[in-house]
Amino acid sequence: MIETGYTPQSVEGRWYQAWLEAEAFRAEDTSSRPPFCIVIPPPNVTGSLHMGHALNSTLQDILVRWKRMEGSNTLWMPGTDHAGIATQNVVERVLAEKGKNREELGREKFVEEAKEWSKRYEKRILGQLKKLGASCDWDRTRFTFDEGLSKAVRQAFVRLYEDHLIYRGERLVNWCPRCDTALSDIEVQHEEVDGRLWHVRYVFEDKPDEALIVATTRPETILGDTAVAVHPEDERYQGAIGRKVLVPVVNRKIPVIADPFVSMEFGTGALKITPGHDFNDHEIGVRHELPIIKIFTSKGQLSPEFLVDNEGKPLESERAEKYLGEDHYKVRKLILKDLEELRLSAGEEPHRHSVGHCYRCQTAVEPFLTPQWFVATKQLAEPAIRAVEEGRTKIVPETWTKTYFEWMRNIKDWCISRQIWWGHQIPAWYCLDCNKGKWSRKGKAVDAQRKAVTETADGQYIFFQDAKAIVSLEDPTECPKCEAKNLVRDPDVLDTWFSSSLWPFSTLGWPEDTSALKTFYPTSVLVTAFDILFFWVARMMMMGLKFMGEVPFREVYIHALVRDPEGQKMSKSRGNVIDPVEIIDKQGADAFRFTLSSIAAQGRDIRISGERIEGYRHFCNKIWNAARFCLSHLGENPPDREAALLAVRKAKKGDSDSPVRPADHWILSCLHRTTRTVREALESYRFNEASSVLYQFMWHQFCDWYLEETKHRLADKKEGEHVRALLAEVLETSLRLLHPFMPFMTEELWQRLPKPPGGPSLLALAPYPEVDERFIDEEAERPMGLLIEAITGVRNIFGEMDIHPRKKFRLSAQLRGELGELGREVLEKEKEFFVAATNAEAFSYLEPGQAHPPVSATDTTSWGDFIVDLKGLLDFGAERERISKKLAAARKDLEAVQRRLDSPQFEERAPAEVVQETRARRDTLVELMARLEGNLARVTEWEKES
RNA sequence: GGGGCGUUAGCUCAGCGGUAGAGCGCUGUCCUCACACGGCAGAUGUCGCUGGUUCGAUUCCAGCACGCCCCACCA
Repeated sequence: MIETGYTPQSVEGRWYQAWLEAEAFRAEDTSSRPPFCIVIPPPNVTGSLHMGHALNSTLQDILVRWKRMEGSNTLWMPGTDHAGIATQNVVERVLAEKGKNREELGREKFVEEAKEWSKRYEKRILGQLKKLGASCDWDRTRFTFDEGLSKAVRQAFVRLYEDHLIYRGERLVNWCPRCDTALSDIEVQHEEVDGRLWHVRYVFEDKPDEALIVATTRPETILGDTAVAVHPEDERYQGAIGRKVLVPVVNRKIPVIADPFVSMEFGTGALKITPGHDFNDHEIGVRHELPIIKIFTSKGQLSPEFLVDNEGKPLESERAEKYLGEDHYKVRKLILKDLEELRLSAGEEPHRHSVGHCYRCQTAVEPFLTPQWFVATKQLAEPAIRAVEEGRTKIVPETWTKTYFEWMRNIKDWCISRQIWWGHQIPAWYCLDCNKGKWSRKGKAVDAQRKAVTETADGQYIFFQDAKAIVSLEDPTECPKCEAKNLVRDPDVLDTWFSSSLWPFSTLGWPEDTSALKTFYPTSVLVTAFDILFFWVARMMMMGLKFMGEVPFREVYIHALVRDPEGQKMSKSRGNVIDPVEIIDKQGADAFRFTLSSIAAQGRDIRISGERIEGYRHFCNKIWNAARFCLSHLGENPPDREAALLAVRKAKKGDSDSPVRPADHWILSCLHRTTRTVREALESYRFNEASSVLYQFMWHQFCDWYLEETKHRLADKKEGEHVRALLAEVLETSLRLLHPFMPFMTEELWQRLPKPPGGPSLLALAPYPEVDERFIDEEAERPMGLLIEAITGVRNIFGEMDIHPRKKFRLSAQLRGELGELGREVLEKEKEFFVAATNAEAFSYLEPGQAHPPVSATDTTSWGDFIVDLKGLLDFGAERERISKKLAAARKDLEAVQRRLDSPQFEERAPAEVVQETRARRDTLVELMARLEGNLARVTEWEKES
């Protein structure tokens, strides 16, 4: 026997295994069925399933399960991302716990260690997706760092290089001193912080008692200044331009230059120029051919190289020497103190400004001058822009297209090299022989002495931008130019997002020309949150078009970010993390999925609360119990649903022999209307609407009314079979409708239904319900509507007057008009239900004009009066209040309607239909009010008489 | 500086030119044989403000206020 309450724990485990065994999620590489394909946004291997994954995966799974039931050759391609910096950080932390670090482990061993980790954690995150019900084709699972995908990366890199779309150059890039690597521009998160603006005196070389006052937020960079700039039209500084000032502490002689970039309004109007450590300064430096002095090491410590003058000759400064090797925050402190002592500080003020932080470790990033690899994006972006303009890829909701265009049209070259170990090592080699005598860079002074390939103290090589790289598909064994075997591979690895950008085709077998590619590329839709629109979506567009000549996906559905109930980002430090795995264990995957679907429509972020999930757990229980009710009546043999449906369609008015009742027409109309809405909603990614109509239908139409209506019919010999068939029809169809949203419970219940032989063995493989328009019929729904109106009205009398619902009473109906005639038919056909639902002891009709039984309560509906005779036990005051309330509501409505009708141009300009409706409504309200007033008067009269 | 989003019932949010909706919460009542994870009934909104378009605006347009986000990054 089926349990009285739904316990997800005892159901969910079973079915996932059954689906796997039946290979229900398998997609065919070649098939005559229409393809449908989604590639999963690969979660980071090190990650644990969080709310974002849960939402993202649920939405994908709903689409995929729906399409699979529709009969498409459906592929949901799973996999994980090796997540370069993030994983390296985690693995390093683990090593640190064991008292080790990556340097002592060495590159090869470290990478092996990280691979181990990835393997272990991949299982965890994929296992969690399975718990959620994700119906991926697991046999195809890929990893951005697996052999095949590494091949794709290599191919892509080489081809882009050969097409001059990848180049190497020494640029000022964003650098994370903690991760010790370059970052791309979008990996830097800018945040406003409260800082200070220090004013510092730069004395003139020729007149030490005069000084330029410069404002800076980063006094430590003073050590790298190679000029001071003022605006060319700034009257205050006309005499200064061309003269020299001394950099405080180190006394480097630097020129005062004029550049229009400088704002005369900000600070003192004099800007110190540190071309080695600031993006704007760097540009000015290039414009004026200033020397570039790097004062920090890659780890943010003061480097010994900074003690040079503008000609590159060594400088001496005792004060500055003591900063050597110090972290730049420490240097700031020290230099501020020294400025004070040297009487070179000229005040400070609070200053709010934005500072870039590493998106992986939140450390403040530094602009850092290093040789790096870049993708030239302008050319790649162009077709990606066009594809969206032309609608070859559609972004939903559309508002994001603007953001996409905005970014794509202003795209900057993409720094793809990272100075870490975990990732695809760049396939570039340098011939030590060829590059031996070569000098690097045109640069001035400081840099002029540098070799193109420089060996560092610890035996590593630095390859500057003039070093000639050998880039090839196969690892070269000798230099193609000089045939020397003295080759060294570039130590850098590629940005993780480089491999992710190939995901939609690399996972399908590219660069091989596979049948999977032919079948599934372009994929159908990409489902993702907006936070990786630039990181991932935009880049997949560029790479897909470049290598496949076609967009990677026809549609992009962008959903919101998940927040906690207070709208805060969920984070461990805030302690507000709702763990999806915990929810699944406690509330069940189905309730959780339904919750996510129901809130999916919200704008930029969605909040999730425990109460909401609990509400949908109750919904699961409701369905469970409705099914329990049906099952208890259904027995072993499948009823003849086709016959019952035919009977409903063929039912004729006045055929008293027919088992068909108004409720049957009504529920089938509702069912098919719901089906239609769900399908339309899914087509346009309106998940919340689909959930909402399913909820309304199951609970408030099927359970509240139809199940109740069938109760008295099931025992009937003549009707029982018909009703059972319809219950089976509606329940089974509902389960299929609901399956993509709550796969586990629906499968469990579906399996328990008596099934005709020869059908699918799993609900997951059953067809999705079709809309049969013949059943959607407002006319056929109306009779049940009248009945519901009457029942609710009568119940209202009891509810409002605080009469115990078990109180015996006689009920009579006084019908009127055309609707009354229709209503009378319904009442006749649904008499037992009407009586049971209102709890009346006896029911009879009053002829028109016949007096109401004295001292009774009346509910006036659109089609007649329903009179509750409590044999005089009426609370006059309560009844008057009840009627007055309705009267007031009707009056308010009437006023609004009348106002509209009174406005002079309404009849002239409004559509005839609207005018007619409005008039009809006025008439109805007028009549209703008259009757209510009549009821009121009657009560008053009775009160007087009593 | 540029761009975007939001402002609707106590809370969280749907709706978006023609009678204001849901869930949760709340009030009353009922352990009626599927479900108390339930039934029944009920209360609650100048749909942020000001103008405009329209016969009609919560819905479209403009401005304003408040809140939020993204991008650019004047030291």
